[in-house]
Amino acid sequence: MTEQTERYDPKAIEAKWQRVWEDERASAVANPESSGDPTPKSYVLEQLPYPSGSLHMGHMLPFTIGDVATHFRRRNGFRVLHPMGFDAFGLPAENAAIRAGGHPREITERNIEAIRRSMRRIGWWIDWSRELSTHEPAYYRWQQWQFLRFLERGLAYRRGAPVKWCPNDQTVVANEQVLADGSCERCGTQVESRLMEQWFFRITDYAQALLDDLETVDWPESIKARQRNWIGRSEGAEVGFRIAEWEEDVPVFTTRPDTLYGATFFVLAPEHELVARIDSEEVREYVRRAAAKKTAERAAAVEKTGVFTGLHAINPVNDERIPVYVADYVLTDYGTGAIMAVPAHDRRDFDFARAFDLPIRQVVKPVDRDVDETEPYTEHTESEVLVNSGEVDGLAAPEGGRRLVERLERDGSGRFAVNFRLRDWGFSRQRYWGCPIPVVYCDDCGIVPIPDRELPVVLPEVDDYKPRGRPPLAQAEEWVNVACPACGGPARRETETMDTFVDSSWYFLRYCDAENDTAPFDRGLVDYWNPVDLYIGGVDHATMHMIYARFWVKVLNDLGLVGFREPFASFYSNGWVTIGKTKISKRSGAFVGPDEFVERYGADAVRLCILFLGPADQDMEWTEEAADGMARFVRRLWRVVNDVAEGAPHGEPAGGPLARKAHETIAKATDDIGRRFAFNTAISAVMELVNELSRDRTGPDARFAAETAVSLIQPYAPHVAEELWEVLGRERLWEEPWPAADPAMLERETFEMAVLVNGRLRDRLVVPSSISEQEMIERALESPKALAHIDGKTVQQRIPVPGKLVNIVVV
RNA sequence: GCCGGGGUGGCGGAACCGGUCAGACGCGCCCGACUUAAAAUCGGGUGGCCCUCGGGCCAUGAGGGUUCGACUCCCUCCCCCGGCACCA
Repeated sequence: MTEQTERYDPKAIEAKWQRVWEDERASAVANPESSGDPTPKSYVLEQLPYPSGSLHMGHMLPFTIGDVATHFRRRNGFRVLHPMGFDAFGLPAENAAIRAGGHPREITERNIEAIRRSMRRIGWWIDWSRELSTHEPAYYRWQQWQFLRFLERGLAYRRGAPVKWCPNDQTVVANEQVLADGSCERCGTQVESRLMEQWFFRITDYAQALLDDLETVDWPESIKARQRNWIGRSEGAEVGFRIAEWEEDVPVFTTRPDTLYGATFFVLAPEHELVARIDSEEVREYVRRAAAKKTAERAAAVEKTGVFTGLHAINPVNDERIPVYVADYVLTDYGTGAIMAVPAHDRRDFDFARAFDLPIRQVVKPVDRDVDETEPYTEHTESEVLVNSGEVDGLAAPEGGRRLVERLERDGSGRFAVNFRLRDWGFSRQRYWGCPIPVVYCDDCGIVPIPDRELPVVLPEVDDYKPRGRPPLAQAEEWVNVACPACGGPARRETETMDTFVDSSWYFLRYCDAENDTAPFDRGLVDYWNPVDLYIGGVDHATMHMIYARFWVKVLNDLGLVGFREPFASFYSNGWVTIGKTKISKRSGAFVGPDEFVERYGADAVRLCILFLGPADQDMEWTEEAADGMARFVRRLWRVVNDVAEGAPHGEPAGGPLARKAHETIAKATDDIGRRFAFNTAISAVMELVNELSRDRTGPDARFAAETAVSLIQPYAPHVAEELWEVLGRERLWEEPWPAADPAMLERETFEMAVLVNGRLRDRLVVPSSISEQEMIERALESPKALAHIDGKTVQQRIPVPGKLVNIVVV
């Protein structure tokens, strides 16, 4: 390091370039001028951040990954959309307002301010001109508009449904406000299940499409698996059992129609609509007790409980009368809420039968042996045959099942059926801080949509955000009482608001046309940018948000509003960064976040560090040692490049080992970023190059190697890269195309050939790349070190691997 | 129970299609240089065991197998993390 070289000052450098880029509006991306624009596009997006207090370490990884991808794609000639916005509605701000006073809007907007400032300070390449926040009327106006389209199609509807009710707060609480033990997040009271009118989106209509189209997206298998789990498709049959005493059919869903002859009793869920009509004090008492139980308690129950109803059901395959029970091991919201019980072949039915001393009739057995009848036998393959099953006796179980359903279809008492675990999306919240649902209730007309021209229905001011048995919006009397848009008579506005998952189901569309005030977006623009080419975020949103958004887009596609059916063509699931417990907590007390690290190490070092910690799709721990190490690398890079700038000659590189190394590094880094998303190894490749460069700072290839290192590190550390680019006498690195490796420079005239004897390395020889396989073997057999291990033995095989090795097999 | 992902030095992790001593890069640690000293920086070392200093042997959760060759493929088992779950 020479005396003239300035000390590396990240703060000054980062501020300098951030100003330059801002002045030039460098990170803004224009929509294409015409549809014929040949520039390829790429849409890079991280999941919409929720503006809690300030930026935290959890944000660092996804946004930095997205940022590297943005720079990389940009410099590879893509028109890259990389926007930002905020998931501004939601409970935390509302709860903070209740707790500490203030308006949720003020709290939220203050947080957004702080986060935006932190994001700018880190230097993420974001098109801020498209910024949105979901709480702005300009945004939610179009959400209300879309809701009305759903409503017209019957895809949004209202019905009674069980909800979580907190008896202390006198309010419905969101599922996410209920802790694992069934208590209210805020007051600790056990929540109850209540039947209330709720708004739903008919997502179950799309269950099959949501499942099928997973095949068309490039997502990690684990995420797809979670969605498949969540959707929970199962094939079977729906079979009607007649209640003998009432002459009324009750359908059940079963995946095992082959066991129909084994049904020895019938069970209704306590919430089944039939149960309420049974005139029995014993049954009523059981239903009351079941309702009082927490869901978790019901699921965890070891002993089966239930009560006989006095009714009997008739099995349609054999007209057998079987007793009907009510038992809470049957769930009300799966299948039909009623089951045929086959204790011989179902663990739960078996347990119930044992407890209530009910008959157990085996109908399925392995072809070649008898089974232990003290346990339920649940196999169901071609090597199981049916017994005690009338006309299907002796058939393979699946085949027999098919025959039985076919017969029931002819009789009209059953059919093949597919059942899903997925349920309709209940999206109404009895809370204040959310998007108003644009309908009114009219005594004469019922539910009436607010006309499009009157949108947005703006969230009114209220004095008290705390729900007191009715949604907070109900307090805004003047706002609530309106004339019915249909008949002009008195009507009341909907006082519930939308789940914030609605807000995040279409924000990526709005970015494409963020200023539009005549429509949610222009179809041409959304069709240009979408689907998102790289969506980045955490696994925690793998089911809820990522299913809802997929559903939303499918509906919009059916409505002709967008021309695609999947929002996220590829998804990268980032790991979570935790902060190590070593020295950090000791030194700096309670909260340590990105701001503090940026202050201490500079944004570039923090960005590099976060990606160098390990593979970006794994969890990792931020430690002070790691950050120190990365700060050291950046300083080293700074020194070495400055030395090169002063001491190395200009002009064409000489093509020596350093130039070769530079080309190899280009190839490696390009592949690592572009194809593998292995950011950690791309950085280590550049480190290797810098290590070599530091040993030869003034040679003929040094300048080329330095330029290469700086150019390759730019997506990670854009500020110092830009400054060093200037030090090297060049300008505007951010506009520089991504370097390309010269294939000729990747080829070597010689290579180091390994000589293995029985698979063990014995020698290494430098041989010409053009060497033939025969020559490779000859050279290997000349190696004294190899011969020492061959001596006295018989050579059995000689295996040459071109460009790599020769393996001599001896015995 | 079903489904998904993992197990490599003191630590984070490399090794991409089965092919050159497995352990890149970094952290930590050790030795040395510079310094009155420290920091910073620079150079060297760093899986284990043995060694006549040439090298040899062992080693990627455990055990088998396929192969000329296995961290990589197959089988069995153990352990860890995550999702779904009285889902009929």
